[in-house]
Amino acid sequence: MKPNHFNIDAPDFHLEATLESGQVFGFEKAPDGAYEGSVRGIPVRLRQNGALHVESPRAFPAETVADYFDLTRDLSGIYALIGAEPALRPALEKYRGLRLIRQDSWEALACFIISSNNNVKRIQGIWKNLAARFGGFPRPEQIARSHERILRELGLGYRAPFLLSTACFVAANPVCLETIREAPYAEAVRRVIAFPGIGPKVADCALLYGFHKLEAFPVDVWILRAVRKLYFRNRSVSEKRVQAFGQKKWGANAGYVQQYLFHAARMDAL
DNA sequence: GTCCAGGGATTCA
DNA sequence: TGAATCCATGGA
Repeated sequence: MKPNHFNIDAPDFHLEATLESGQVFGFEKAPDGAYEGSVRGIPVRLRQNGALHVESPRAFPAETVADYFDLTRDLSGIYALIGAEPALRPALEKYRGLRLIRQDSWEALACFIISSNNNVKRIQGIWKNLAARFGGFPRPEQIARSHERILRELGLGYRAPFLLSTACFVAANPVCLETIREAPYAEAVRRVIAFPGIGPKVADCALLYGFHKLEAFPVDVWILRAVRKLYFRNRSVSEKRVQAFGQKKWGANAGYVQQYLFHAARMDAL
């Protein structure tokens, strides 16, 4: 993994927090500390020591990586938003530079169908099984040509038919991903939620990570607990109310605040 | 053995 | 609309 290697200047970037905050599942930390995975289908090895160091067996432009990690976005407004909350300042100090990745739309859609009632470790395992079986994370056509039994063998459990049905639809209607990307948030939610195995939470994850709709505010068990603790005196609150709360409070950047909240909650930093 | 995990679909009031 | 239940799987 070395023919092509280069550095990217990334002063306001936290590679570890970005890759370990549960937004992407195809990266693995090597014994030497480098993260191994793929960016837009290209195998990479990433390391951060000052600059972001990239290794790959293939030659490709540095802009691909910069775009993937959304490195040109100015985060100062988001930092102000998070810093305005005293309870969130520790999270900001620890994880400043955590960025939302511009993932492949299909991969995000598929991964978060797999994520339901599951944990990050297992989702990573299933991602690995799929990539090993199909030679890289499978495109919708590859899954459509596959079979529910295969997906179950790879560990998807009851989610296997959900992913299969969604893959069949996307393979038959490839334009639907573009339509979702171009639609405003509310309409995009309606379209994504129509797929089997996708409810409000998975829809928000897919739209946030795969379609870069930053107003999405996914509410999973961690976010539910954190928001209840910080803003509802630990009272019992529904996911629906917490979702509405987050979107109203943090508006167009709710998804970014959510990412810091989620990572800090899981790292026990709240 | 029980509980939990980046929930959703179904059923029933 | 809203609460209860089931769903595969593996780690704690």
